[in-house]
Amino acid sequence: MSRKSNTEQRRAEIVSALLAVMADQGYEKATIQSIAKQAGLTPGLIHYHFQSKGEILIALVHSLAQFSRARYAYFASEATTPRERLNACIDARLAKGEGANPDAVSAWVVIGAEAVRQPEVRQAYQEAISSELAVLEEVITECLTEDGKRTDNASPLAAALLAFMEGAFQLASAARDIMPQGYAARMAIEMVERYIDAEPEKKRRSSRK
Amino acid sequence: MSRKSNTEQRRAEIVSALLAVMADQGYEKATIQSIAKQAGLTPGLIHYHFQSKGEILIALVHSLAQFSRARYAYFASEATTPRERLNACIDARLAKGEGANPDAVSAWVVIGAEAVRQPEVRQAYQEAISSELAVLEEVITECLTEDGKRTDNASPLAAALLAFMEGAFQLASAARDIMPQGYAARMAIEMVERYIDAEPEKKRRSSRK
Amino acid sequence: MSRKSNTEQRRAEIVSALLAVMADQGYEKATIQSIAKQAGLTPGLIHYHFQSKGEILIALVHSLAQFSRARYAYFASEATTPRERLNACIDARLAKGEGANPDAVSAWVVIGAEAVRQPEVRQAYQEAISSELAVLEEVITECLTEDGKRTDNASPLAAALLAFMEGAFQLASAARDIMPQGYAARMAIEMVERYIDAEPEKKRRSSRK
Amino acid sequence: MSRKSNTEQRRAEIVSALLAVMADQGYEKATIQSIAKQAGLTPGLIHYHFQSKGEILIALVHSLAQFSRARYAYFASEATTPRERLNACIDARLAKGEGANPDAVSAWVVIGAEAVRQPEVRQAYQEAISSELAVLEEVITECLTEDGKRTDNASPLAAALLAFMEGAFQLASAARDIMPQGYAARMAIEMVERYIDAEPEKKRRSSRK
DNA sequence: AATGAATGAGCATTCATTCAT
DNA sequence: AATGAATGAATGCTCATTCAT
Repeated sequence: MSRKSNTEQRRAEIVSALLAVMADQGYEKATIQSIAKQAGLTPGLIHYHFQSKGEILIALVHSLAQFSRARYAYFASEATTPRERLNACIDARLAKGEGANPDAVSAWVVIGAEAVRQPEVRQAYQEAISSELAVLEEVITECLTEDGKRTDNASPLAAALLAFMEGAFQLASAARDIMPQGYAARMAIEMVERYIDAEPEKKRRSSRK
Repeated sequence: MSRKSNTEQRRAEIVSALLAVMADQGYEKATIQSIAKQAGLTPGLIHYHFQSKGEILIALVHSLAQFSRARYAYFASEATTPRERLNACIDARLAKGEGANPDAVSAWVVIGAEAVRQPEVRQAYQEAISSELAVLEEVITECLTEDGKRTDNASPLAAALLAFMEGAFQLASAARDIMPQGYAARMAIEMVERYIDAEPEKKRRSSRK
Repeated sequence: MSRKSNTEQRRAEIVSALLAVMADQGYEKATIQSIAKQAGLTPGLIHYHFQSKGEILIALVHSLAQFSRARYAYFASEATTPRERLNACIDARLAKGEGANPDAVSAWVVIGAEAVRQPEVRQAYQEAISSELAVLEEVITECLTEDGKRTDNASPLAAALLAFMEGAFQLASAARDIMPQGYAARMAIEMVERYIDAEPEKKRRSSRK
Repeated sequence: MSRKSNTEQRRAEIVSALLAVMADQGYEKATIQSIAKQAGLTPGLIHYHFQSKGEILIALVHSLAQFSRARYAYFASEATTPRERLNACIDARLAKGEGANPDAVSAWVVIGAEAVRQPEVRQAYQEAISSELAVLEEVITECLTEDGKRTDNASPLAAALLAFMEGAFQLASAARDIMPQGYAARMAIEMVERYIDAEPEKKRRSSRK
């Protein structure tokens, strides 16, 4: 019956505050002060729950990766065919105005840039990317297999689809106004489908005549 | 009498130094000190040639955009068919290890993140993106026309190709190790070609008679 | 739990330190470093309690204006006649070596010069001047009324007396050595008195009958 | 027939430029750059003609003192009586909107504040003040003598008049809007005249009867 | 005489982090 | 758990002055 620690909730609040602040200020300009203000906390308390600012950022990367997986799971929950799961993959990330949560998208773009220079961020970022790649490759492989196609290109195709989505996030955050409306989800689906359609048939094991 | 101005050269040196420093430190960590050191100049001199750090960044955005156009022009100089020009477009950006100049690619990723929050950077970034989009759309339209296809989707296809390339830059900078080798240029070409191949024929104005 | 705020005291200390430093260094040379040193604080702490150096200056203007009012109130506390109050007005500002606190006088002169170019300082300065003018005009009007004189010139006379005092501050700060000893308070009193004495009688409402 | 040195003219131009810039920027903000720009010269040339920025300021003090004397001489040129000369003294400084040249007045106020802390400026300032005092004392003595008054108070009266004028400059520069219109010249004259009128008669050397 | 690039010291300000309460 | 004052290093930027041309 001891008083419950509220550490987990506080940490979540702080991570969420970083997301919000970072989305329109970037990482360096997201000061502990501004994060604290956003979270309705005091600067000292931030460092009570996190050792450093960098640690909050790492937590945010994991949080966003987790969120992305959850969102896919939700979208895929009613999918029964490989194609439906592929659609779920893409819609989970790109549907509804190129990403349902603009703040999360912008923050992800900022994280991508931080990953360029901060090894620890890069590692967390790469874990997230790996996870996404694995999901995409699996779904794409299923689609290819279902159509009786070769699966040699599943991996590069997954990579290409992921690159497309990352780029769409970037452009949605920094150049939304000049991009065609709603191109992202539609083109992602169509490009992958047409790519798969044009793939050669899988070689039969028994080529007897 | 009057001394010859070396401002243009100095500015180019400084912009180049920012590119180098920013590629592995990000924008905020690219201090005037570090830029000066990289360029072999003194901090005071940086501000003699540029009013602010932000102004150097804007100059870098323009410089990279200019460089991209020049690189495409070079690649396209021997292209005679629409398909060759499309290849030139993609190779100019993605060939040879996902972009010939890793520093420029990383810097571009960082610029993309800065464009999220700095209006002036965003404007310069959008100008560059617009220019790229225009080139891609033109080349894609040529390809479609040559094949007798409808051109309705030229714009979203250009947008999709650009998103792909931006995302490939991002992943090349922050997750090179976990991406399939050489997927980018090859997949870009193939996806666009297969998309075009699957496009419906252009409606004939007068089909019978 | 929560710590007690010492902000008000710290702010007062900082303002007081600015007064001291500014009195012999001017405003621009009163660096945050020197203010901090004078106050026995660190530069960072200065900016914890004040947003900017300019904000300290504004606080100082208000502080000096407040001090002037308090000093007059103290001098006037024993005054019962209009003349005594007039004397209190003048002595509060000019008695004892042209102002009891040389630092405050010098700082006020420096503030006057800053008010020429800094709009925010000018506003605070003008508020202080307005307040002084109002007090002087009221006291002078009382003196005139008591003597049965016209009060038309109360306002310009108050302005003249204030100009005299401001000028006396200036000269006491920058040319004390070459000014006659103790001229200021004595001459201020005498000039105002002789001016009032020479004013025409108030017009009687109904003079005859 | 050697080429004439244009040093004197250049120096005058530079001093004049400092006056203009200082009038609305103060002394510290009047950078060599801004002075050069105002004068249509280059920064390097400023230091060819003056050893330091401080030297320009000293030259300006002398220039303004000289100007004041010249202006008085001009106003007094047609004065034949002591009273007319007194009027000339006052009008030369305060007539026409409290000083004919607002820039010069503001610059003088700024100089007064600099004199508080810079010994060299203080010396030049005190020379100018001494000179003014001497002129005023002489004219006032003449007026007193003409009226057969004692001249004991000529010195403090001159000091008081000077203080008034300095204060009027200060208030004209920083608080013009809240001061009564045209009070300065009129009140200066009236106060001095009434003061003189109320002075006691000079003691007769031969008091015989 | 004149130019304008170059220097270097100094400034206000920011901010992650620490710590007494 | 929580507060908010305090620190100190770092940053962008300014500017008088110097100097090669």
